[in-house]
Amino acid sequence: MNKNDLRVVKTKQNLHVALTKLLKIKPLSQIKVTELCLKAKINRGTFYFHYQEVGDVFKEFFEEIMVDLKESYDEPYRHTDILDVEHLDPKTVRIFHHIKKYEDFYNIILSHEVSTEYYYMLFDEIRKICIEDKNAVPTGKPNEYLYSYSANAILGLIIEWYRHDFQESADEMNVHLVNILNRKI
Amino acid sequence: MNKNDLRVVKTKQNLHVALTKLLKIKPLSQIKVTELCLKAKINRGTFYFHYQEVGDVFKEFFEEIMVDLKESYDEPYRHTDILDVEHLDPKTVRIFHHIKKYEDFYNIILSHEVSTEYYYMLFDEIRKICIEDKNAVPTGKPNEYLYSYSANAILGLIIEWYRHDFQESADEMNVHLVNILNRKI
DNA sequence: TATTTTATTGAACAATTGTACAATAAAATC
DNA sequence: GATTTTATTGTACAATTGTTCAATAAAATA
Repeated sequence: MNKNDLRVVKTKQNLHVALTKLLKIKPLSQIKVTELCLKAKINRGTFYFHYQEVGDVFKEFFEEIMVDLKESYDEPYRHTDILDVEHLDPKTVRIFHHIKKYEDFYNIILSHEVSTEYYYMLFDEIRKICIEDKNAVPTGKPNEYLYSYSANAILGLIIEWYRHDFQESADEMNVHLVNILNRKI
Repeated sequence: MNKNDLRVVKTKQNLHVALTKLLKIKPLSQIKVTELCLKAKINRGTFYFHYQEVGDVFKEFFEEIMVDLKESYDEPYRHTDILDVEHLDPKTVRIFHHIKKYEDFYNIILSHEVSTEYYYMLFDEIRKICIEDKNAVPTGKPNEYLYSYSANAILGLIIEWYRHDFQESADEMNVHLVNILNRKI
């Protein structure tokens, strides 16, 4: 199976478009393989040639979003006008803007009925950022546990945000984070 | 449907026993309804009268474990011999002993192929503990975000522990937590 | 352009799912 | 113990899943 073969590219593209359309109507867990293939106008056999379940197509999407998250940390940051970032590397707090940008996707990823796989993908990505961005994490000699602690703590904020239907702005979320980090534990 | 009806009790008991047996052979995601009913010697129709999917039976299990977690916080704590708990309420760190006790279950809950539902059940339970146990959380006026931050941070440690195949002892995990909490962020 | 490679198709298949319902058996209630 | 209630069973059914395979069509390569 050659990923660059035009036929493969077309098939995947069709599935991506079809899935996006279906996700606007119904939750991921309710989308059947048959249904997706019908909408994408590809054969069910072709689907099983590339994937195992509908979630795998969604996972491909999410991998692209994870690339965006990663890449967004290489650009200069332009949201420093509101925050007191004295004790905080601005890079850290860009996560919330990214989440807001892909709000629709994170509503799926954080919903109850999906596999934990997506959560772990997000966790690993944020964890990597914590490792690279030393200021995102308490000082002192770091270890595996500290990184997982810090990364998942931020994810805790995101879960709470999700439960508030992402009503707060990304900048307000930054304020929450700064407030928490400025306490002495 | 009367939960106390002996027939119901028997049916559920049979399903519980059957699921426990099957979980020793294969992951939760691979256990079919048909298979479970065959093992439990109950009719498939009966299954669908009580549940929607195999995961629902597992969820019943997990609810019992959540009760144990909750209850364990009402008993006196007996593991204070190793730790310096000067800056830490001993209650907080009892979570790791509970996890170790039900290691087999948490291996399932934290695995990649299951629904996030179980993760959220655990999150909510630890979050409640954080609310009740003020010392588990940084000082200052608390809010929803702080509790979610703290609860999920502890879950971050548990995820890391899970990825280490729970090799560390519960007391060693307590040391990790104390080390992290004693830093100034 | 001709040839080779291979992704896609369509069709068939058994297995599983999810639902429905009347008949039955087991428990609760009197 | 007799009656009522209802959980369970067996059966049937359509829909979906997951797999297989030869035929085909589309792309890559020479």
